[in-house]
Amino acid sequence: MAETREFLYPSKWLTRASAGDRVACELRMRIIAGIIESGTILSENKIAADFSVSRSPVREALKILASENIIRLERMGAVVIGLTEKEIEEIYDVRLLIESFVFERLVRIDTHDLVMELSKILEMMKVAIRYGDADEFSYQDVLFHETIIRAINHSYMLMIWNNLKPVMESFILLSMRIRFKEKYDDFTRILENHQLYIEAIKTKDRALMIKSLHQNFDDVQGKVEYLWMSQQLLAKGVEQEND
Amino acid sequence: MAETREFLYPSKWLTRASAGDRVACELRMRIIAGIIESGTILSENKIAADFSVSRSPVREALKILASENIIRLERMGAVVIGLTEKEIEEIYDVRLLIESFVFERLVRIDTHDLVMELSKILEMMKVAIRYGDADEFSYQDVLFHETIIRAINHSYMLMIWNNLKPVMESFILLSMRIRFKEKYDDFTRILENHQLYIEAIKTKDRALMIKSLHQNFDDVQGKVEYLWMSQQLLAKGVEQEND
DNA sequence: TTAAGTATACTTGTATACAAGTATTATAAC
DNA sequence: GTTATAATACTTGTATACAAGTATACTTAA
Repeated sequence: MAETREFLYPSKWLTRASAGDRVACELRMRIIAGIIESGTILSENKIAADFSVSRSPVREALKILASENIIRLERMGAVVIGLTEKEIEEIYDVRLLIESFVFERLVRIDTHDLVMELSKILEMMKVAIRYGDADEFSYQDVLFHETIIRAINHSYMLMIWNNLKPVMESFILLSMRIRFKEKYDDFTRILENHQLYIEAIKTKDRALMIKSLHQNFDDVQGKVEYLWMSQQLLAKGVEQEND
Repeated sequence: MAETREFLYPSKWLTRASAGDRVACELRMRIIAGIIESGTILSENKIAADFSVSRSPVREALKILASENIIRLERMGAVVIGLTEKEIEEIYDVRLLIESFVFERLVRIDTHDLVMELSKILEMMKVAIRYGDADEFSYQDVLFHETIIRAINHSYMLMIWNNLKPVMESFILLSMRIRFKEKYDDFTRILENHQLYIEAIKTKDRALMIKSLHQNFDDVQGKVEYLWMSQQLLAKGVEQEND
């Protein structure tokens, strides 16, 4: 049987999380992984039954997912939007916009502590790779970019990031899990990109930053295909399970 | 007695709105108007009692306000953040970022319909001024910018806008109400700016767009002082009421 | 008077109940 | 067979109840 798991979202990231958050995280993963196809109409009652919780946390979860633009709350039922190639490109438009803005601020402040912090995270990423831990690697990858954004102390940029983060995280998780199996070599390049990014921040080299930013994103664009692979794999797994 | 109203948020904008939305809109107005001071700790039960609703819609409202960054949900109680000068500048950072991005897309597409739509909204704004309707003017002002953003069909830019919009709207409402009384002349300049903006979109003149964008924002920066006036006025009103 | 423990009055998160509204289906009339 | 009407099985939004946790205040012992 193909590898299938009860829950796609790492359960150890959910300690101290409310039932609403759990439902939101898991639904998000299933939607982005394509297990729940776009166009599907979600019913509060059905989800509540599926997850063995009451409607209260489910309502909360649906509100969260609606604010992330992966479902649309209508008068009756929530319609799944999901992530198409278009949405993924749009997310990277936003990331590029934010991170460019952030860099413009970074060149004007002391980045010593930030560079230290980023180096630490990069080391963590290396360890995660050595131990084949795709989830941990994804976590550190997301944390890397969040740390940069937090450094400029801009609450509304952080707000945008917080809105984008859950979807990003799910997307990265899914694609990294595939790549750890299929394209292990990719990670040397990913690490180099991040090293370059740190270098750009350290030297406040705008050109280098733009270069590494785009390399990072071009690389990530490649991830889209891994999301499709992920969706296909998971779809097969579900089929076999239904036999 | 100074002019005080039971609700700051226009009630006619709340037809068909849920109790949760009503509470969110009103709390938002009170926070931004400074009636509820930053640092205040909000209690679900107390708010529920104040608005004569149950905790369910209040919880919903607090979640919304938290996602807008004007309150912070903590383990016990929600702490009011509010809008300081810093936050207002940050909001305009984001708007500048978004609208610049949007314009870059607009120059590449047919904007005929958009220009028509914007002209219509501008006419509406003029009518609102003639009839001294600050709320209607604010509504059209917000709609003007939303219409521009919607034109490029970018769901994640729209997502950011949707996150920003409620706070913007409240802020504009409060400052326009003051300006309608104190600085009626301002509006000819505001209208000119919007006309310039339309012109920039029509001719796809990047330089003109940047100019009108900045004029608009510089003008809006001036609004900050009107927010303080608004806060002072309302504070006085409350004091007198408490006598 | 101070320190530690205990009671109490809050808090949040979840479950459940219910009213009001909306699609869908079945039934009746033509 | 088609259309209009009524019954039904859903839906959402709100109220309420309760369990579990947390801060505050109050006791009690030193």
